Amino acid sequence: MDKNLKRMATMHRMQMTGLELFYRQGYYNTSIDDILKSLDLSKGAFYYHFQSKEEFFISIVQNLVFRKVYSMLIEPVEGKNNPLHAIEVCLDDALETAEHNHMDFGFVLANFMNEFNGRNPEIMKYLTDICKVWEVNLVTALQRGKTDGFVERHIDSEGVAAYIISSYFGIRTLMVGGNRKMMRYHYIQQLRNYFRSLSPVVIA
Amino acid sequence: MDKNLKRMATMHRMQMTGLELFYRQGYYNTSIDDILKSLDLSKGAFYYHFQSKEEFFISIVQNLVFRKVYSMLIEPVEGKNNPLHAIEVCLDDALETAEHNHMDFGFVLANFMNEFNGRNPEIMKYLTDICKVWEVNLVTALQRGKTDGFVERHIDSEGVAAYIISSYFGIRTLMVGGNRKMMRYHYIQQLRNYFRSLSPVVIA
DNA sequence: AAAATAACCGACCGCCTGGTCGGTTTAACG
DNA sequence: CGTTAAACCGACCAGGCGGTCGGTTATTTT
Repeated sequence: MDKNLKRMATMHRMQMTGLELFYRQGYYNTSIDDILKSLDLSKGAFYYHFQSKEEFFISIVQNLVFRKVYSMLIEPVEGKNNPLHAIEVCLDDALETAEHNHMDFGFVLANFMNEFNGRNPEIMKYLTDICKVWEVNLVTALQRGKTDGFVERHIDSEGVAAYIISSYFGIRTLMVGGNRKMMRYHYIQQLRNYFRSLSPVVIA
Repeated sequence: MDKNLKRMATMHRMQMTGLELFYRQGYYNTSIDDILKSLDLSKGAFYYHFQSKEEFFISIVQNLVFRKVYSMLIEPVEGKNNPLHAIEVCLDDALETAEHNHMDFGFVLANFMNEFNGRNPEIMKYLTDICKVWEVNLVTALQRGKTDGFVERHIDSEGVAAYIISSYFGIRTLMVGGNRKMMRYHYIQQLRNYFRSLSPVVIA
């Protein structure tokens, strides 16, 4: 029983460090030895717990990336009244983590999608699936926003959701090579601009 | 004299094939032998013309990527009257190439920025520089649009430019794993939505 | 205490990588 | 022609890669 705990602990440690290095250096550019070195573990330990580098990565995507995307980008929007406002706050929070150069998991996702695109269809599927979950939840929130009077009725929710995700993925790519704080400010400002065009016109 | 021509031709051939493969498989995941194999050339030929893999890549960025970004994303906006409309048409054209799965160079740029971020500062600089040229030209176009009455005067041109580039980078990341044609349509539709919020209010 | 098994070690393998270098082919020129 | 240099060849190298495996240590179980 205690063994099972140790097993879980070690695997989790490996996955955390693995994600950190895969994120920073890329999957193909990070060797298993890199990960093991910063953990003071050996090849034997790795292949005792995981079948291959690929299976290891997939376990990271499902256990860490998916959960984090869900808790950071999906859940915070789910319950709220005004979806546009909730989305704005949520993305601003995510960009705050990004501003301090920590992993924000939306970017982790976008990064990996770029790396595996056309190179590993299986892994790609896991990533696009997460993306789709996010998209579907945005669409749901937007639709509910329509019935609640927070969102203009004739807008195309799928299009808006795709555009929101796009702009977020993109700003994260841009942020890496510039003034992060200013870019975050710019982004939220323009997102608000955009959202204004989706709000019902207030009849004075 | 003829020698010089041959030299240029071979180097260009290498650069074209190199870009194609780096784009499809990633820089770190593409070996020099990969490139040489599809060119029927040898290691000797490669290292006769280029000093290293890195220098080779930089020459590709400067000679091919930069020029193409300029001719496809910057020039088409430069001369036009209505900048918002010109940008829309330009990005739609770029997404058309993307829809048919060809290289659109905005995406090439975003892709490489993701791959080299935090891994190779020197290469990163070349890439962010291209990005900045694009951004500056967008800002210029937007400012001119203000004086010409096509763009609302109090908008933040820098913010808008960043947001446009962001959304474009992002949609290209999303396009790889979905219905390309529909995503292009969605994107342009929402871009137009966004641009409406930047246009001067028409007094009926 | 002994047996069993989970957890881990690290030398080793075959393969591929970026890069080198002595040699060969090709083509311009006197 | 012959000379000369540019263009190209391909065997080779050291190092790193993902992955294997026979062995050792730590922890339960009996």
